[in-house]
Amino acid sequence: MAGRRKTPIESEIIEPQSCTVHLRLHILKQLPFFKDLPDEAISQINALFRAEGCEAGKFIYFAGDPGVSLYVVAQGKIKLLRHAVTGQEVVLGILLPGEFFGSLPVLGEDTHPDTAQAHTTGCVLTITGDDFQKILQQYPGVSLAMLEIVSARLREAREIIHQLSASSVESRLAATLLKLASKLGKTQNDELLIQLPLSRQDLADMTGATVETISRTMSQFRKQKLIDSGRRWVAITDRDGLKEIAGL
Amino acid sequence: MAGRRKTPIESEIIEPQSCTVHLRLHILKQLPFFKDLPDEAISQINALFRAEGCEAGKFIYFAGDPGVSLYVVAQGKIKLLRHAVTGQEVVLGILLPGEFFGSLPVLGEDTHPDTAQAHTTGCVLTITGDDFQKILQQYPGVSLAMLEIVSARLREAREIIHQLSASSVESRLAATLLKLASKLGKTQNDELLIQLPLSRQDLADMTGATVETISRTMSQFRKQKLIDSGRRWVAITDRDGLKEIAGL
DNA sequence: CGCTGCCTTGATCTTCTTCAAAACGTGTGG
DNA sequence: CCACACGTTTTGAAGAAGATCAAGGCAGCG
Repeated sequence: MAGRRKTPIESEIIEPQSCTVHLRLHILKQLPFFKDLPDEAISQINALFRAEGCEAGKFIYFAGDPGVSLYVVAQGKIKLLRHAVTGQEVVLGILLPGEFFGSLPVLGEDTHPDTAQAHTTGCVLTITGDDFQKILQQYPGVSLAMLEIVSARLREAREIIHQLSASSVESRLAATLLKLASKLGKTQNDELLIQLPLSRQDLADMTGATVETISRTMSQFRKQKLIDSGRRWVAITDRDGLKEIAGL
Repeated sequence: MAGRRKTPIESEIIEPQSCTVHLRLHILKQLPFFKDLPDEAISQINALFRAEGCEAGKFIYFAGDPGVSLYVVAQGKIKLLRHAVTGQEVVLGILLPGEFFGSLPVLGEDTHPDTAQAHTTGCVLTITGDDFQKILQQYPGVSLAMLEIVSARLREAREIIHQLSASSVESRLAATLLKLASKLGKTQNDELLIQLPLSRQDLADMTGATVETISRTMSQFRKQKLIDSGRRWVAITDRDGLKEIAGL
């Protein structure tokens, strides 16, 4: 039977500084924008990156900070967000190992447009704007790969704009859960568990609603047997049902 | 005194097919991603583009259409939008001459994620995905320039997400008007006129509100002497006042 | 004129927020 | 192992913002 249980999320045990050289190479090699480069290029590029451990909750940078670095997630999950004047937070995305964030003078940015926070304990790799510029000049394919990724993110952002403009909290929450599940869901006895500690507050910040409204909607979803959830975790039990509510 | 007057917008008189070779070269040359290329490269690239005239209201493509072309606005204004299941529309942006839109297999897209419509009569230039791919390979600087532009659009989109999640219709409308004014505003006896026929419906679609709410808010702004407006036009009279409402 | 499409305004209803309080889970220290 | 404390979640009731429904007004155009 379904129903609230203890948290089923397997927490990654990580010592903040555990970014071994081996892991770094592995991460860099499989980055979408480096994956076509030969091994020796990767090692050369690796030397330009600096590792930085970060505990859950740590802010990596704040919106408005002068931004001259690019970051790559090596371990853990990073949350991109913006603060509103009201103190409210808006979550713009959650990044997994292998994804990049930050900003670059190359991209016409001189300060970070949003805040980055470690959502779970992990480790990020940093490169300076100047060094990255060198890579771009040396390997033209890299900028094309980045273009692809940024385009995908733009499409994603527009999808969210569409939802925020035209859908109810109910649909938005359903869509958000489905998106999270497809990104970091793990099948676990008939359910699709979202492998990420996720509070109601987080979901509220992702959907542009309040904690209370999210809690109510989640309770309703639970009654409808669409999801299963507890303290800081969610699992999807009826994917099609949620899709229906999300508006396909 | 201020107050409603006849439409002060100067309509561009354009014969749909008036895209002369001279104009095409001029447009292409000043495109942000071609501007560093030598003249002979531009003429060579020009040969790959096809011109297409479009009357106001004409749909250039619909969301979901298989997308294998990139477009560049030569004359007029193009509106990017999405339809909601409810029939509601969401405007994602308005593009001026020199801006590009559409999608490309290169960018990981195989169907258009949104609809493009001529907002005023104008002319667009088209290039096939394959041909554009050739340009990218031949001139690596182009993909870097495109990366810059797409990054800027992503930032813009995230800004809108932030607003939709955390601000009232009042702030959103103020911010939208300011953005439009900075993009296509013209100073005209003490006012900043937005050079674009703009209905209440358009503004509603841009801010995620209804026509009625926009109309009410505009009336309020007019009473507060922040703007001046009439049938399908708007001018800003108190920029700082609007900025205040937009939340700086 | 009188039509057609855009804009405005009012009244009512729905959705979501806000405020408030209670219940539950988890980790901690006895 | 238990009990307590804290942060998270839940639920209720009241209120506000905006949507919806419904009329009427005004500009531009044949």
